[in-house]
Formats: sequence, structure tokens, C-alpha cells
Amino acid sequence: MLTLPFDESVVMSESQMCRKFSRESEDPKQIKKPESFGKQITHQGKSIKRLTVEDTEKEEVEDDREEEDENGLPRRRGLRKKKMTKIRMDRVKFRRQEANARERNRMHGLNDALDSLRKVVPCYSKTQKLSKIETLRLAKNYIWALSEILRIGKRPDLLTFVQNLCKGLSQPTTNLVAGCLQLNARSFLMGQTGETAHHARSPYTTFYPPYHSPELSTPPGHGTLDNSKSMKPYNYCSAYESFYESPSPECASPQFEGPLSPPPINYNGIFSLKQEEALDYGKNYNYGMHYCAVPPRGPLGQSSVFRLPTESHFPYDLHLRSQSLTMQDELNAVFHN
DNA sequence: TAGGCCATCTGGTCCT
DNA sequence: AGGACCAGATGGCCTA
Repeated sequence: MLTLPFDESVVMSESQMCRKFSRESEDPKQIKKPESFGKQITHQGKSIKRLTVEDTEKEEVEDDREEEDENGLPRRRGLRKKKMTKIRMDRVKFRRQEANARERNRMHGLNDALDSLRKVVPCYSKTQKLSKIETLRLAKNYIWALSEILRIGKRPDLLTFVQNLCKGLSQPTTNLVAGCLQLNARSFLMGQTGETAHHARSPYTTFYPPYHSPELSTPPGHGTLDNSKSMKPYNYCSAYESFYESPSPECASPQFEGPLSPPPINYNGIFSLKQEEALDYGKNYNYGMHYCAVPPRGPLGQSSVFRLPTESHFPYDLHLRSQSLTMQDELNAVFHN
């Protein structure tokens, strides 16, 4: 039973030891603060680690007893043993610190990879980041949806696509994705009035399928898109382009081009498109702004409808992929024409 | 205040 | 032996 927490002297010895065993990559944020270390030890009151240290200390106490009981050779043995124990203990602690640092680095790398993934999935927001699990789920759905498109050779309707993307996602994430999609629908609407919609690299033509594909299964319990409301084709290549900063070889494919027609206003309660707002998009929205969406108050029920506000006051900014000055220039050029 | 998410620590296991 | 990986534990932060 260890009742002695790591005191200052222990921490000091550790820091000294850290200097002695200098690390190759010393990131300041990776270096454990002495106070946090002490806190950590305190929090470990019931942990195995504590028992280990306790055992070690007990061993030291026994060594001391040996040292007191005997003189001469046995004492030297005892001293030697005690010295070895302390070194071993220091070494164990140091290696534990090293392992912790490596683990932190590893997790940081994992988080960086997750951030990269967040940027290439259909919905990306700097301020309203998808959680790790939601990012993975959305990425999985996205890959699956795209592979289905490749397999079937037809683009699905918007609703099916959205539903596939949102399978298994939480309601807030679904809202977020729907918000992103709606924003794309906005620019989609806008494209009806101008030729920008045909711009292969327009970042706001992120995705939208032009027609209904019966081959693509719709999850049970979900509605279907009204076929009379066909959609302008969406650009599947945005992720590719944003990632590689070059046009996707797929983008020039004529199969992604299709007729323009009005977008749907409401998709069975998943979200709604307010056409009148979209038509005023060019007046009211600056394309250099952060795309934002307002989450509904309270949890969304089945009857909940995702809506964009009339005014552009949003709690979080949704960045469509490849949002850049180029995009702003493109759009400004459109509206100035 | 409860619950979700996250960062960190930690010990165990496997591999080189 | 040492590093990578993993899962459990824990505490902090934030939000409904």
C-alpha cells in the first residue's frame, strides 16, 4: 500500500533523468509537466502502477533494513542491491515517460490523419468538427456511396445519396451533412441562372446527382426523391481536387454532366431547400464567407426539418472543400455578369 | 448535472 | 530489449 505520492524530489530526479537520457524529438507540449505528473500519480491511487511503485519502495525499505542489520560485506551487498533498485526504478520511470511521449505522438499522428480525413469527406467545418467516430462513419459511407456509383454506373438521386452518407450517423452530424448538402444545392440553384454550374472545378458543385437510380438501394424507412425534381450533376471530384490540388482526371468525364433542373425543396424531413432564398443567393451571400448552417433547437425528431436561416447568422462555419479565393473570384465573376 | 468527446497515462501483448 | 499497438481508466471540457 503506497501512501507516499511522488514528491518534488522524485519529480526533480525525473527531470534530471530526462536531461541525462535526452530525447531525440523534444516537443514542448509532449514534455510532461511536473505538476501534471504529480496529479497523475495522485489520480492513480487505485492503479496497478501505484502498486508497482509501492513494491519497489518496499524493496528499498527491506534493503535499508539489511543495511542496518549487517555491516561489511552484507551491507555492501545491500547497498549494491539498493543502488540497483533505484537505477532500475529510475529507468522504469524514464522508460515509462518515453513510452508516454511516443504514445502521445502516435495519437497526435492519428488525430492528424483524422483531420486529413475530415477535409475530404463531404462535410467539413473548422469550428464544428466532426467527432472521430462520426468522421470514420461518414468516410465509410462516402466511400461506399461512391463505390456504389462506380459499380452501378449511374448516379443516385440526391436523397439516396444523402441517406447513404448519413447511415448510422448521429442526428447532429446528419444535420451538419444536410447543411453542407443544402449549401451545395444553393449553388446548384444558382447555377441554373448562369453558366458557372458547368464549371468543372467549381468548388461549390461538390455533389449532386441528376436523376434517380433505382439500382441504388434506399434504406428501409427512408423516403424517396421525387423523380420529377431531377438534379444538376454534382462534382465527385472535389475531394480529389482539394486533396491533390489538381483537377481530377474524372472530372472531364461527360458522364458527370447532365441537364439542369430545379432542385427539391424538401426531402422527406431530412432537410429542406428554400428556393426563394437560393434565388437570392447572389444578392445576400458573399461567397468568401464561411458557409454556415443553423442546427435546429433541441434534438431533431423525425419530423424535424433542417433549414437554413434567411439571414446569414450562423453558429458555425461550414467550409466547403476547396473554398478559396479562386472560388470567390469565380462566383463574383458570375454575379457581376 | 449527466452525458459525450477527448487527451493522456498505463500495462499488456506482439513483433523485430 | 525496445518499440508499436491496443484497450482500459481517468479527469477535463463542453453542451443540452
